[in-house]
Amino acid sequence: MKQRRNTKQRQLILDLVRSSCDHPSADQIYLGARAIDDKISRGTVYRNLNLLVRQGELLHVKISGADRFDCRLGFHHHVLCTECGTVRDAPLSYHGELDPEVASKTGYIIEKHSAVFEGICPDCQNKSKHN
Amino acid sequence: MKQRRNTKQRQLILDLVRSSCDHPSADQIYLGARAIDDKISRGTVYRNLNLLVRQGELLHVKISGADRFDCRLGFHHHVLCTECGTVRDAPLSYHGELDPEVASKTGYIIEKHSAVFEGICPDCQNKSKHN
DNA sequence: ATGGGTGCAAAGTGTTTGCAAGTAT
DNA sequence: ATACTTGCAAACACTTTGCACCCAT
Repeated sequence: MKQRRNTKQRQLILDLVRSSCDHPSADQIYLGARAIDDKISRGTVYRNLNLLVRQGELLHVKISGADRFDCRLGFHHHVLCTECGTVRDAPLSYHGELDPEVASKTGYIIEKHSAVFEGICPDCQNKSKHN
Repeated sequence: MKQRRNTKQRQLILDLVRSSCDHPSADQIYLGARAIDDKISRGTVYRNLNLLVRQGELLHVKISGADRFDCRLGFHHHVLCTECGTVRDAPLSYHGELDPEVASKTGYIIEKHSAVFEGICPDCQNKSKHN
């Protein structure tokens, strides 16, 4: 069983994800961390993000290209703005009954599902009006 | 307005995706194409897949890492086996009423949503029994 | 002191692109 | 003949990894 240490880098990364509500990509977290600790390396950021996900302290969200990270645990869905690429949580409850439904129809053991809504956020709607 | 030509490469790629039911990744399509035309290049495969998606002849499915392509048009959901990575269509209807619901709650203009169910397929369940 | 963690840079994936030559129209 | 397409290789974007040094325990 591996020990886990508290390094300031790891704490910094966790704090950054927890304080951002926009599901940052690994690179955005790296840049944010870099602004505070100008020695921290990309390798450390990626390693720690993966570690924190494995330990259940963060959620890994795969949406449109780069991996993103989410401090909100538990099942929930996301809304992606196809214009600016930002991601926010969807104000919907989790329809857990769909999991056994799909399981019985397919023979799979279903663990969970996740939905991504795609559209244009209010900001981008305003921007395109002014063009 | 760009013309579109019928090249044998493009036709081959389209045929391959249409004849595969497992949502192949670009690289799987490349390998399949390569087995038939041993001169075709990765660049051509990627270019044509993107073109065919832009023209609405294929669907782009972003699941777990690599981009995948789907010849089934129209909104539908997917089931991913987290063990072997295969993807199949989910036997569920599209709940279109969720789109305006999310739209009114968030102010986004929602175009669509897509759900991915994660679990273990029957094949992989059997394999793990025998270990 | 010990072994997990870090910074760095190199190596891996998966995808896109510039260019000269090829080909469908 | 024209200009869209191809094959090739180099370039990209994102992520992982090997290694020597460092530091939390």
